[in-house]
Amino acid sequence: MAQQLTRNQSLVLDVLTHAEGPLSAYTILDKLRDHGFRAPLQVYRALDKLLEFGMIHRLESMNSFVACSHPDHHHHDHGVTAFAICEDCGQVTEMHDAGIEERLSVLAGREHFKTEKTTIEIRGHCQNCTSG
Amino acid sequence: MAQQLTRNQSLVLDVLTHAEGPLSAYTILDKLRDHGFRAPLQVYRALDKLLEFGMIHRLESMNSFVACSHPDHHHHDHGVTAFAICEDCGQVTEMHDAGIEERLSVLAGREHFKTEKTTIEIRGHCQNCTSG
DNA sequence: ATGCCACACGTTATAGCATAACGCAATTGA
DNA sequence: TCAATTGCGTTATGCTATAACGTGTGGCAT
Repeated sequence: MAQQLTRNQSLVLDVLTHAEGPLSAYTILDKLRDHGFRAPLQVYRALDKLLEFGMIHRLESMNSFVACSHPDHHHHDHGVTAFAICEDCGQVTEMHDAGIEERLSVLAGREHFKTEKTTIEIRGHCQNCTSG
Repeated sequence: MAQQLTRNQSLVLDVLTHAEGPLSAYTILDKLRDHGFRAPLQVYRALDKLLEFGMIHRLESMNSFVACSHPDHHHHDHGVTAFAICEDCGQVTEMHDAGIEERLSVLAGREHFKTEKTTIEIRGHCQNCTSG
């Protein structure tokens, strides 16, 4: 069941997995120069696949990427994800909630809108950075 | 109460108001060349102000901007907005729902996260483009 | 009036994000 | 074997956004 990754895909996933927070494609590129990466496309192609496999997420509001925090069950099997993004430390928390999905589904249905992909991103300050 | 706009701000808002769907900053720039616009910053500065005034919205998932569909009450007085974006025709529907706000508030609270700004964008297909 | 300040503006340059288009190599499967 | 698919590498290009500088104007306290 576990997706067999190519070398490039593994390298990119590895960088994201070990990162503190979200990374831009170009930051990933820089981190992989020693491994032979030379061009943005090498990163973007790997990112596209990893997104497709559900192993990483794209944060639209900051043009960057994070490893999925639920590495166990891939392949889209978790529904809508909401991200809490701390603007101070950059940390990202992944959240799931059936109530939200339900509510969004109702909203979309009311407009006869067929949902393909839902993005929920909350910018703000995490507990650590608030208390400090 | 109505915000007094500068010439540039008015021009940009006007373009967005009369547009079919969301526009990128550079598309706006092109549409305003005849009015003396020559550089991206002229557009971005106006956009920043209009966002601040709550007169337009930024769609993070497509790096573009739309006029707010509730021109009456500006100044942030409407809460979280969810956008339904049709990938076929580009049309954007603005939706508000107290239930969603409530649910997101609970989620954030659970993580002791202080929310500053919330982005909800649903990509998919609108009624027209689905039926056809 | 003078001087100061805040703000919008215009311009040039640059930084950051993403994809088009080409060709090559390896794999798969009819 | 041959064609189709997929990943890869490279070059070039396009799109999105901001930095940094200077100008002009209007308000306003002195």
